[in-house]
Amino acid sequence: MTLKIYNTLTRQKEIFVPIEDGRVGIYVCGPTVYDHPHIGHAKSYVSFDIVVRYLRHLGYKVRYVQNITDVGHLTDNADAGEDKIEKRAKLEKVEPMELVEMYMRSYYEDMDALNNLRADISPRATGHIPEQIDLVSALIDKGFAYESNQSVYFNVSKLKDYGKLSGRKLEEQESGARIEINPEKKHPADFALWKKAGPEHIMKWNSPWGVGFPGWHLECSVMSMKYLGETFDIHGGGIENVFPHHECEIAQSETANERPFARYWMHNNMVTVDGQKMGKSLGNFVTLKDAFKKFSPLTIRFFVLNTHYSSPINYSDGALEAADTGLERLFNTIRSLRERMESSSGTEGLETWKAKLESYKNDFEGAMNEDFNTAEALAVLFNLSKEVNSLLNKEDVVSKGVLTEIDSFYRAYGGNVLGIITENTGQYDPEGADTYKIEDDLIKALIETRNELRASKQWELADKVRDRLSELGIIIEDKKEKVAWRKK
RNA sequence: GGCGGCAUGGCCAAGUGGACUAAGGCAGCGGAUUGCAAAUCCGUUAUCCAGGGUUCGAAUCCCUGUGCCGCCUCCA
Repeated sequence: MTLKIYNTLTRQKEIFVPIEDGRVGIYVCGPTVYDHPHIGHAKSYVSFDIVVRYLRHLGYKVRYVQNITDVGHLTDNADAGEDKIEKRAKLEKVEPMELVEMYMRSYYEDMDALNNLRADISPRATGHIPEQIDLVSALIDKGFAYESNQSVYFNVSKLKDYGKLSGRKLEEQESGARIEINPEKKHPADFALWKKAGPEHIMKWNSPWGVGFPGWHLECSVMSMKYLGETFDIHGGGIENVFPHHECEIAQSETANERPFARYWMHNNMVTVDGQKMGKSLGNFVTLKDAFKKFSPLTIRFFVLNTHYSSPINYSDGALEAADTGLERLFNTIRSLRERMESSSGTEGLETWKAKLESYKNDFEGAMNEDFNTAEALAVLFNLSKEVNSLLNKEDVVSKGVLTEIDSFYRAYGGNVLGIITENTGQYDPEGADTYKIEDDLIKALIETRNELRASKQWELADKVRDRLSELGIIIEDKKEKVAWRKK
């Protein structure tokens, strides 16, 4: 079985072959940290987290680079807007770097909650100004960039294959261009490499062309090449960045190096909210911090994984509630499994189950190998759970060996690869069991009382205890061997 | 105007030429289990937007139509 990846560059699914055997370099466009992350970030970064996790599962040594954009990303228009960071910093009356620090922390907080692994390198644009200046100089030297009024632009007319990623042709762009013609440019599609900074600018640096700041596209070229090499394996990002951002990255990098840039381009699709596109300018974006108030981060992760990364998803309370119930079902199995493990022993039936799990593994990996089909991979987990639940329902003794083997499977595939099952899955309070010690004892006391009522067939009173606990979010389950309880 | 994508059961969503007599989840219905529940299990609910074509064979390829959506301005 081999991994296949849909490559935007070639518009087809290709067998993945890394440049260096056993190693993978991947660069994913990170956030511009001028606001709290929203559910669009969740889809994007969960998707690429899965890519990294699965590549590691396959045994690759992965170097995952995801940048933090902290300068150069303009509002409105790639050449004429305000710097997003500066604009927001002025609004909040803080230093730009203070703002960056604040939202960067917010970003990591939410990504950690979603159980996304941290990137191996998280380079910041402001930390790579000299490298960016060098790249601009190199492009000027090669005759593909020109200085104009202390700004520098890339001359797209000189590049014959400009547009190869997005499938656009320069001639077609001219008629429909909505950008106002910038008189500094030779061609309307030329993009800024370096921008002259006026006196009002806070973030600015000296350069051979005067005081200025880097163009947005520049940082990704520079930082990916610095940490992954001039040609590297995978470049990922949101589909809305195919043009112009990624197209420009390719133009800059390949012109400077005279060799291919990223080999596989992966693009995740967008999130809509109640059927409408979610955009910062539309003001309908849902921050993760708000979403987390209603739904657990793992529910959101599960919701994202239920659809292929290249398909759009629609965020709505109803959809998230459905996802929540579905995930709970999976968790119920893990809970039952782990409870049963505590009281079991022996290794009877282990060989049979090893064979079964081998088959599930093949199904799971088969799904993931087809361009990271997480929806199908999840279906495999649900199928397994059905079989496990049946096993646990039978009165027969199930050996510890079998239960442990199944648990290992969930840890490996539901845990390490998909990141939805954790060490604590199935526990009544994953956050901190000891802080609920008294509550725990009180519940146990109530359950004991209720058991006595049941023994004397006082059903009404027994049910009342159960109903009251249910109202408080404690679910009682009368099982054959014992009475179990959990937090809803 | 240019480029690209999507249309699968009540909802969400895999599948993109032959083991599809179409995964999986949510919701519903019937049953098992239970003192009643909960949890779980079993059964049940589709011929794949419409029309035409290619093929021995199509949800899957081609054409036409309809309807959505994205990009071409910042956005993950």
